Amino acid sequence: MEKEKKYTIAECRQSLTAIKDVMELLSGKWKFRIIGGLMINGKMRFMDLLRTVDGIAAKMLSKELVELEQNELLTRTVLNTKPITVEYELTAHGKTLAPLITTIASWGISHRRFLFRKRKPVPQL
Amino acid sequence: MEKEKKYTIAECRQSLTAIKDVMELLSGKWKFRIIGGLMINGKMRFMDLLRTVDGIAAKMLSKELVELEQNELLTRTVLNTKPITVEYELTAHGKTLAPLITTIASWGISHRRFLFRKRKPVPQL
DNA sequence: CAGGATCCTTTACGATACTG
DNA sequence: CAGTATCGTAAAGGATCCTG
Repeated sequence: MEKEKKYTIAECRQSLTAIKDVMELLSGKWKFRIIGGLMINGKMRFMDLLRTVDGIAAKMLSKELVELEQNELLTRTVLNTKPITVEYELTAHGKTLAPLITTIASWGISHRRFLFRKRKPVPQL
Repeated sequence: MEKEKKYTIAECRQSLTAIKDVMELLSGKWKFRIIGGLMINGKMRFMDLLRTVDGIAAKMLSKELVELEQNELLTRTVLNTKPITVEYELTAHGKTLAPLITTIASWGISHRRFLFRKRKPVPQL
């Protein structure tokens, strides 16, 4: 009874573009780590992020934060302290990434198990 | 009534590793295009892929296919034809990527709409 | 046809030093 | 503290040519 779902050319192209958008925005070594940190901890200052996302250099963190802010995934707030401090926080839109992250993580977990069962070498934790 | 979901350190680390795995496997310019093509068309020969995934060079296609095969997302079958032909097809495991792809694509679509509503410049289709 | 070899360009990322 | 500037390396990707 089930009809196989078919896709129009337009739908395919739209999806491919959307995937490309997401990849350009979120791929690289740090984006998910930054977003993940903010999801768990809420508001964080630059230094907090620098410590939490370990291994990242200030220059990279700064660059990544700008990109994320331009895409309105997070807000940047400069506080009136003696040496200034800046707080970063996910926007409501940024929080909509949660299901995406969950989906990716759970496929990744099952993929790792899959390779393990096949006795394939798997990158270290 | 709802309790907020909490995560242990171990769960976080596992998720981060899983996301890193997925990104290493699927990021780059071509992987999703290749997998998408195979999802829609089923079995495809090297040349079919070269034409479908437009813009890709033979060298890149070849390299990407090897990686995907090593991860058992697809199978490679050499046929007994005069000039040999090779067929690629998603494995059952490869097909489990479908929900992941759908999730990414739909977040991407709504993100693009979000930026558009805000009158932010958006990359061309 | 499928794909490897070679060479080249571009982008991502890292280390260190510096400034308001 | 929150960055920027400068410089350097490594990895991704592209173009072209070659072969069983």
